[in-house]
Amino acid sequence: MKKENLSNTHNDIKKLLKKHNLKMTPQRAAIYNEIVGSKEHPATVKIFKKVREVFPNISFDTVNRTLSTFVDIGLIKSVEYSGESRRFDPNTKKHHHFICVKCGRIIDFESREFDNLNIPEDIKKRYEVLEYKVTIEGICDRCKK
Amino acid sequence: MKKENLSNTHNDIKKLLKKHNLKMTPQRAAIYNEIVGSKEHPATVKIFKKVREVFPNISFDTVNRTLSTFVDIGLIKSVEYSGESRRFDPNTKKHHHFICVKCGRIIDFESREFDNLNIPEDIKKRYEVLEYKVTIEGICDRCKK
DNA sequence: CTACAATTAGGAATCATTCTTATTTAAGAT
DNA sequence: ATCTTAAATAAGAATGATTCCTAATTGTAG
Ligand SMILES: [Mn+2]
Ligand SMILES: [Mn+2]
Ligand SMILES: [Zn+2]
Ligand SMILES: [Zn+2]
Repeated sequence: MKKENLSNTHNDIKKLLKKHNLKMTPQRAAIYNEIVGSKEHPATVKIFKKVREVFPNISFDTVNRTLSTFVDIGLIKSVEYSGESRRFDPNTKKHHHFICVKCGRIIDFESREFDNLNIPEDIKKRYEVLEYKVTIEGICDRCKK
Repeated sequence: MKKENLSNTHNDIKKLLKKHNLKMTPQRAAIYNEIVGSKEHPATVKIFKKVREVFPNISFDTVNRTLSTFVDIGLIKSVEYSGESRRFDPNTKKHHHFICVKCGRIIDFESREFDNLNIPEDIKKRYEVLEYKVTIEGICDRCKK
């Protein structure tokens, strides 16, 4: 196994940070490592607890602020769902969400159709469209019992 | 002008409350009157301030709890957008939202196409779908300067 | 009118997020 | 390797939204 394989993600994030005049720090690396593989769209507190296992002194603020920074530079995304804490998504490719109204689980799904909707003309004319997504609400398999 | 016209909304909400074994109260009527015509998807605090002009002693808790009750019985809807306070929508007909990422304005729009999307088969198979909507993010006319 | 259960006001508590400040650190320059 | 300096961090306070608690009030059935 080559050395590069072990430091790939580290170099990737470092490059992106540099592009935005931000420094690479061990805290940022640890936070990135924690979220990059996750599929559950974790909230800050969840990431905080995990990172604490490696960095016993890291503060909640640092984790939360770092996640906001990552969103700002496009490394991750923030998932919209009101009434709860912010949740984060390492998957920045276009995709859509099924949200369980019982347990709050957020599940990714893909759809060619949904990826290519025709934004209404009057919306495109009046506003600047950045992105769009389809959100399905319902009850997940686990909660259906 | 007939008497029924003046008490129509009052009777409507009373009927719906009764169906859910809830009592009609002056506070609930005032809160309903405040949100029913609004197009701005107001947050609790906005509704609270308005209702206070009529009911100087009403508590924030009552307004907030009542709005939750209204959502529960389907009188209004809660609008999803994380990182901010809950916002409410008196429009329960199927429609979609444009959200301005700069000022947080939430704007309704209609689309026959968006109202009739084909939910992916594997989603329908695995989960119980209750509803779905398209959310467009972008920059509104005001914020474009 | 009376009794009972639901609803409310007010304040405390909780939870997420942001701010403040002193200290530490990353990274470019020597 | 050391110095320099702006950026980043830890810790705790502050803020904001929401929920909880409890005693008092109110709506409605009988
Ligand atoms: Mn996702
Ligand atoms: Mn709406
Ligand atoms: Zn579920
Ligand atoms: Zn705007």
